[in-house]
Amino acid sequence: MRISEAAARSGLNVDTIRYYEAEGLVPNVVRGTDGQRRFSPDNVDWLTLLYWLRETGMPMKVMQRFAALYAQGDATIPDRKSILLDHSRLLAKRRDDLDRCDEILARKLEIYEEYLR
Amino acid sequence: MRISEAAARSGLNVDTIRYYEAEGLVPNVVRGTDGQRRFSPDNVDWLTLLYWLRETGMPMKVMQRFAALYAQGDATIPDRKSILLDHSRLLAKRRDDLDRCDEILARKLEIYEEYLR
DNA sequence: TCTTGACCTGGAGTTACTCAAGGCCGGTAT
DNA sequence: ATACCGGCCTTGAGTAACTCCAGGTCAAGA
Repeated sequence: MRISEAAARSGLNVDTIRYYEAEGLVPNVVRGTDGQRRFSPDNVDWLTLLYWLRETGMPMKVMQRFAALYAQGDATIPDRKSILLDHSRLLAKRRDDLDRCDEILARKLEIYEEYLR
Repeated sequence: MRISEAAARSGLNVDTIRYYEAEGLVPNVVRGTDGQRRFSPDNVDWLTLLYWLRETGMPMKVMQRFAALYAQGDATIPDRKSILLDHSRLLAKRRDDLDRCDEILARKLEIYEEYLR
């Protein structure tokens, strides 16, 4: 499929996809005879993963490392696994942050209510 | 108190505090006779709020608006309230994102386990 | 044939910091 | 008294991760 469809499916925008590819975050993107990128379903799965990793705060350098490991084949699965596990721990920390922030917002809003009464 | 202590208490780093002040995000920061910033406990509370808003993804423009409203007095409390309520909804969305990402990671990790077996 | 739409590259612009250079000032050690 | 030191100051450059734009190519439809 073309880049616009890959963008629509993955959640990333077209510029970001091109940027990610240039930075080595997207392996195995082929070109048609017209020089345009063609995305396989696997490409789209990969982009979708990148979308969610980004959305939850993984830095590009880590994604870069992850993509490089992927390119080296199955022998790197333990390393990739530990990257994802690390990220999973980060998600837990983010959830705590959201809870903390919720508390603070609740306190502020309560104070506002008092003023408004 | 001095800027380094305000940084330690709020979670923001000193450069960020100076930057935020220059951008109008921090009202009522006074200077001592030596020209250095002096932070009151209220200043620190404000910075702490900014820290958590930033940490949970509020864009600077919104914080700017929030600070400007604050500077205009109690009449703007309803507006400020709605900014915080909007942000609270964003927190809920972020929590959903974290859950989605967790699922995706779990699936990937499961696949890795199969390879490793 | 002419135009339209989706794609391409290269480069500039944006956001939100973060770091570094160079300088001032108040307090301590000699 | 003076030399030094840490912490502060401003200004400006650098960075991350996009995002947008200009100018150009190409295939397909009217």
